[in-house]
Amino acid sequence: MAAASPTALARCCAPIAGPALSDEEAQQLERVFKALADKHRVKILNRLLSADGDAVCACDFEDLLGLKQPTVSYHLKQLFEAGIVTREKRGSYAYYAIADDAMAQVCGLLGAPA
Amino acid sequence: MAAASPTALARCCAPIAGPALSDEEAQQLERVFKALADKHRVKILNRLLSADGDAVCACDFEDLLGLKQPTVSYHLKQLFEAGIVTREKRGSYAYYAIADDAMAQVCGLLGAPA
DNA sequence: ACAGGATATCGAAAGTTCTTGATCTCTGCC
DNA sequence: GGCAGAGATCAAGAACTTTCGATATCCTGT
Repeated sequence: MAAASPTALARCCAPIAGPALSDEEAQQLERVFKALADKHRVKILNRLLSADGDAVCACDFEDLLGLKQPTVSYHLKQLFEAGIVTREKRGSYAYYAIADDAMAQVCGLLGAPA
Repeated sequence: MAAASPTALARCCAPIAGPALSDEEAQQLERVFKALADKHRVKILNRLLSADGDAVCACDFEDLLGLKQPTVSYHLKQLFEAGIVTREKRGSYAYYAIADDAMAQVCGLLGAPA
């Protein structure tokens, strides 16, 4: 399993509007969009974006999504591994936040001004 | 199966960075990102974006992707139904092009300036 | 050291998406 | 009309994703 650094997205791949993509570049873009392609993960991001940079406790998402704890943990992992969110452990709680400029960086991949 | 008009994306849904999303809004965003979340479809878009607005014949993608004709047709349909590409039939050939501002509109959904 | 709570990971079942051969439809040409 | 070529659709199998109960790990308070 690939660990993601806060800048993972920034360095991750060539933009879709640009020179012809290799198989690996196309696959890397697929990974980023796949991470966004789920209604529960969209809701998680929506919540983190309205927290305006503040971290949100993993436990808060259980109620927001109406899913069990292992499922919430699974979705948070997908976002973390795509480099879209960061994780910070405080005591036994895990806090998640939007990675720096993640949304602008995804825009960059789409080739529009970020 | 939902038919997509050229403006389908524009009207499709609330941005991810904004007020709390309903289930339907989250699901609509999921549909858009799912359409982008495949390496073959990423390559199709890459090709259409470098054609700079010009339409590309469906048959050209068979070689580009190394997939059989029904599979290419399936991926083009996913993009068409998400409102990301347009289709025009000329004689017995089908030509596909990027929908107007599709990439900028997806950026709009991400909440970054389009 | 132990108990209790929070989160992560595993493994199996259910659901979804992708791929392709076969087939159908439509267009253009003789 | 009848044929050939392009593309769409169908149907079935393979591959992948999502969900959740059970279980493991890690932290805190006593």
